[in-house]
Amino acid sequence: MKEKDQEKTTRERIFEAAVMLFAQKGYHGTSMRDLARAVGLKESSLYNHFPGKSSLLEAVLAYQLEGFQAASALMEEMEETGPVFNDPVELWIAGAGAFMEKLPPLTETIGLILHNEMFLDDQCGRFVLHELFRVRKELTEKLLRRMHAQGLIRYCDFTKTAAQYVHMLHGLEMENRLRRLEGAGVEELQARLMEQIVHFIDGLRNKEN
Amino acid sequence: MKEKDQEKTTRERIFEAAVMLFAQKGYHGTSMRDLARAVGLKESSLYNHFPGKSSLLEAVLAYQLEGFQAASALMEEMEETGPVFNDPVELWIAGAGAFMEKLPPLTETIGLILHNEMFLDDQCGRFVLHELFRVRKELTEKLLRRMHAQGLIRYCDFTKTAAQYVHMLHGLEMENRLRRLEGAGVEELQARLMEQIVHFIDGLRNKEN
DNA sequence: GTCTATAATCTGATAGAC
DNA sequence: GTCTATCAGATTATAGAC
Repeated sequence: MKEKDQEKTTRERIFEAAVMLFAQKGYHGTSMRDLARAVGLKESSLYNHFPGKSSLLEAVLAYQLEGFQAASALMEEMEETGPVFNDPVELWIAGAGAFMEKLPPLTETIGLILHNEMFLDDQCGRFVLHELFRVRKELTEKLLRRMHAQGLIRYCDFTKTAAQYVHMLHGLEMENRLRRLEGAGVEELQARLMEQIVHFIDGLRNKEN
Repeated sequence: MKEKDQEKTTRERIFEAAVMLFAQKGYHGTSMRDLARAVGLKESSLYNHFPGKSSLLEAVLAYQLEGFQAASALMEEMEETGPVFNDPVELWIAGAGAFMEKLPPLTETIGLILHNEMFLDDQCGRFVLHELFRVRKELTEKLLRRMHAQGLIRYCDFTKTAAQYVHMLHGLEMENRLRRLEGAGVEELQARLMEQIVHFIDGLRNKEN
């Protein structure tokens, strides 16, 4: 159903332009006039596709939620059929990479919008707290427990260690986004991300191996 | 010079109200009208104390910068005269607590403003990147090295471990701020913060002790 | 320093022709 | 669905009386 539909609908073009503008100038800093100019339409035409400005933000949130849930579902599916690792770092890197590849294209940009809006918009705040903290910590803890059961990592407080990992990832993501705005290269930032993840998992390695 | 000056100046009242409003509704979401109403003045009177809205944000940044630098200076001073610890966790908790106590009263609220604005305002972005990431990582790394030299913690990659700690702290702070907006108690969040810090430092402990 | 009055612009949103 | 025209209200900021 995506083969013959090469061109984007007007609604999609408006949505994508809104995502870019919200990420760049903030939700409050973006006017319907800005958006109309970016899409190449008149302001009034936007209202044929979205009932108002706030509905655009809701659509952005819905997109992100769907993306995360679809990626998570694919991960669970793959978990049973995927390869078996006997090294914790290799396992982790492969899993994290697979998950990120499954996320929709606008996910990273919308992540920036959520960061900007999480303390100003209730819905954004709840989304970040639930999807980006609670759910991720639970998944991480489950994975750590399984790795320990397989003898890949040593024993530790898995709940606190999972929290530590998720918090570190958020802090690192924050710094990398700031560095990107200051002109840092994407591959350099990706390398830093990997380095820190490896350092974390490596610290949990079972020394008896 | 602070004894006889009990009452706040109008400029200070405007500044503090701006801090509260910027943190609550965002910089773009706060109008000079909102601010005037909060202070109990007419809009035009605000311009007798600040030349414009943007200068208020600049004043907020200056306040935060001065607060951090003053607290850092006091810490360095205390470092030589302070008590000696033979437990890494005790040392760390005492140091972190002492630093936080030295920060000015509005620091935490301004931290929220910076979080909201760091990707929208260049100056805010540079402030966070430098003061809250680079400087903190350097200080943390220095402290880790000293603790290792004293035999309190085991050897590790101090640069990466310092980065891991600072990133974790930022992620945890983010989650705690969200939880506070959702109604969580301050003492509960403070306990969670301490728990995670202790878990981190405890993991670095020298096992031979 | 504070006020009233006002300027000039921008805001999200609607009505109605085509 | 897109356009022109328009609205009512909000926005930052200034001028000038007191």
